Amino acid sequence: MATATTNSTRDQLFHTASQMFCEKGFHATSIRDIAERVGIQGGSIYSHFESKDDLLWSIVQHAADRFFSAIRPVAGADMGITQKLRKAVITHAEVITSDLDAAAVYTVEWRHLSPERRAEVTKLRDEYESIWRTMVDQGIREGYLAASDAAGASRFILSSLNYLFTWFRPDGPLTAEEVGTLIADYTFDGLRRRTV
Amino acid sequence: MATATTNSTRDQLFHTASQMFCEKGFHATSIRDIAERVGIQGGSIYSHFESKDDLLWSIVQHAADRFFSAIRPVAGADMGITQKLRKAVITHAEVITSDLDAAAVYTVEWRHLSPERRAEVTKLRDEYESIWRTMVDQGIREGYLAASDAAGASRFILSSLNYLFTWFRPDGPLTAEEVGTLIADYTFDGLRRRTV
DNA sequence: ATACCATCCTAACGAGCGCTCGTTTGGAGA
DNA sequence: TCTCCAAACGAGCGCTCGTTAGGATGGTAT
Repeated sequence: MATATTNSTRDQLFHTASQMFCEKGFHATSIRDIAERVGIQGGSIYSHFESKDDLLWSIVQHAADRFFSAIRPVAGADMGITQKLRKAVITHAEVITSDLDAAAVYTVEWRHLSPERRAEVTKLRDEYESIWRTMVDQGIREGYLAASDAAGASRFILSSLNYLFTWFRPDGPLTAEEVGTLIADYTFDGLRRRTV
Repeated sequence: MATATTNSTRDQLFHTASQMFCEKGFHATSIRDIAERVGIQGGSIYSHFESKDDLLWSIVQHAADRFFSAIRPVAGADMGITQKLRKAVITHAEVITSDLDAAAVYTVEWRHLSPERRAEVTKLRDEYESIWRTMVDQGIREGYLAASDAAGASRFILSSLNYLFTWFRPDGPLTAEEVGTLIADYTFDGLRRRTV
């Protein structure tokens, strides 16, 4: 109660749009589709969002926020780079798995935003990647990582993580932390058997 | 010359559509957009393709074909699993990098096909992944790979490969083979320094 | 009781969509 | 020269899109 109006129509619209943009894509989902699923008329959406672009934008912004506020404490933590990198991978996996729809929209549908906002997202992604580059750089300098190219290595780490939303299911056999740990193992130790 | 009618209008439409579907997405690209870029009227497209869905379908089919006919000889080759897996990674990377637009459409836009064709693509992807699973399985049985879950390991391999189209540029510093070799190194040896 | 405001409705707008159709065009074969 | 046909034109069909306008409704604060 009190100030927060959770499960308000706006929240329902936000959540439903996230779901449908993930499921069918932004342009294949109409304003009326979303409204119908929430139980109101198409035009009524405009009491809550200024435009369809605004609706997508608020979803993308919220998703970006979640990634940043999850990774920043890890990147800034006072811990060994070995554990920090593992922790970062698990954290990223947890953000994705805790809201697959949002992750999918953030990864795939963001490019249908208005040109200005698309540029803004590009900037955010660069910023996020540079946080990873800094960590990887430290790993290289301290001799923990063998890679020489921090940017390439960061991309490699993020690629398997960002693939997660295509196959991970919350009702599957793995928890978010298990899946994060598995990816961390694969990423840092490789698939090949160590002892030869 | 002779029989082949390359650079025919149909080929131009195919190529241009592939480009624009990659660039803006299927639903954000109109029939008239494509036609204009080729230099004909919107209606004229229907002299070459039955529908917009048909156009997308032919692009997706062609892309799938390229993956299959590239990987099958490798999977069936008489060579050690160590080299076979490396060769397979490089091959997949070459297919992607040799036509980034097609790879992007095949990876991202296929889901906007008609339901029947979407199901067909799902089947193809499963089939393709099972080729990889068979190779990975062999790698596990022969003790080359440490992983215990062939499906998960296959997904891990393909995830960094399928991320390629988002950042690889043919005019960049790396060739297709170099990038394939790099990904193979990362994937099988891991980012961590081996000797501790 | 009254005023207010957010929310939702119905109805409609203009634009653009995929696609069709009757027609024109221009080159190849007889 | 005449015939044929694929390819392209250009108008326009039916429809859906995102968005807007004006009015009803119902709860809250005065």
